[in-house]
Amino acid sequence: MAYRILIVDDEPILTELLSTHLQDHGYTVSAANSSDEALAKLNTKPNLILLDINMPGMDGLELCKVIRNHIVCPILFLTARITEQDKVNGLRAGGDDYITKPFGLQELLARIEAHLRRDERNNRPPEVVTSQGLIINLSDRKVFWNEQELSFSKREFDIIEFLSSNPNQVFDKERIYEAVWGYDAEGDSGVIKEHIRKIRAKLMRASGSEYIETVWGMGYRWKK
Amino acid sequence: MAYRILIVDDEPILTELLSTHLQDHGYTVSAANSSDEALAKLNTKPNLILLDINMPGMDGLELCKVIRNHIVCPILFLTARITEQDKVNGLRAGGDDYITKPFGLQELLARIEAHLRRDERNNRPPEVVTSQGLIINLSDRKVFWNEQELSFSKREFDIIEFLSSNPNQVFDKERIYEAVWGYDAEGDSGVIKEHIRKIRAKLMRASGSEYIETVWGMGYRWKK
DNA sequence: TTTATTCTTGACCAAATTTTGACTTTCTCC
DNA sequence: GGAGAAAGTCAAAATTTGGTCAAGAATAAA
Repeated sequence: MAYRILIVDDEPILTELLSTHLQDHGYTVSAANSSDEALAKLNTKPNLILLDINMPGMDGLELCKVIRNHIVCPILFLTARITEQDKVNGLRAGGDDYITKPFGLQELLARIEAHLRRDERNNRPPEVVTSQGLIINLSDRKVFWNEQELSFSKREFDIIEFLSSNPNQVFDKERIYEAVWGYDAEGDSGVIKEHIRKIRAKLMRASGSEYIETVWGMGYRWKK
Repeated sequence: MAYRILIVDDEPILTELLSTHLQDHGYTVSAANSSDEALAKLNTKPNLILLDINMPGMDGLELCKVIRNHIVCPILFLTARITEQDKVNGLRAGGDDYITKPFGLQELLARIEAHLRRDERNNRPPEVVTSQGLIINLSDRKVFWNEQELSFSKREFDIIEFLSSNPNQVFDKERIYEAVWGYDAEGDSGVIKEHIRKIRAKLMRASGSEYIETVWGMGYRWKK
């Protein structure tokens, strides 16, 4: 899974340069040349943000505070300033690290990696599950097959989410019902059959392959 | 290994009755007639807890939340209440199932068994039994002979699972039937013969060797 | 409200599995 | 060796299960 990095700097040349460099190293990058643009691009749910402090209008410190109200991820400041006071300000604002310009690309990569790794350790299940060209974004509940978004209803996505988060494991219908519908699976588990059918049809039409396998007498399994 | 069950109810008559009943069915039972007593008895590390909701002092729901901070095991509520709200409350509190009083002992046993079984299945690490080139993946329920996957039906796999998990031990047909079909399952043990035959045929065709040995007059044994 | 979408149900069919019963073979003990 | 019990074989019947479809509820959207 490619990590998403958001770069915010008012120097288009710099963002351009960094973007390609980071992309070369496997990251998915979005760039913003102003605070407003940055806020607009928060919906890409970056895993890490590189933030310039010196910017016209709302500066990096302010922006950092605002961002913190929206999402949780490492924020690294890019800055020419190096005073102690700056560091304090930055960390108070919610930043995680400082990188002073000019910086080496090696160092930048190393720091990014370190922060992502730590972030990963600390936390939550992956928000994106991928399998065979299919991308399932659990946090915004979207499914993609090569740029093309596939639309699933709530229940359908719930089932996909449950199964794909536990790949290769077999779950019987009762178990799926319980996991998706919430509690006390008194309901008819025949519903599952129908939803599975719909899901399969949509996935098959788009991708041409089966993702859900039937294990006779046992249930269904998400093939990974 | 006998499963340990903790019963919590403020009616001594009920706990007494349930205790002996469950003990008759092979469980190790501790009983508590108050929440405090229940907490004290958590150190017996029960595999499952039966919890009355209506109790003086800390009630079952409260107790449930507290217990959840200590140990992980299925918690089944025994209750006279049956409203939807109660269910929601109970499940929010961390309960796994509801059994409304008055309940049949058969139902109780069945539910206990189901929960223990599921708990067992979920909590065990991917377990793999191998013998002579054969790989039996219990969690994926798959069997391989040199890269080649052999397909078995549910019952067939259940039998393989039971026998191969207890290699070199002889089990008579009754015993196998009980293990695979369920506790009070009643039926002709002639079925076993047929399933064993099918299993043997599949294993033999793929691997060319016998894994299940007949011990005349005694039963079958998985050769390891 | 009307309208559209999603969710659920029940019926039906087809496929796979499970079980049964009749029959044969094998083993044990006299 | 032969009787009787136990195990093996086979095919057919019975049952379960999963896939499909259409239509009725329920829910959300307009």
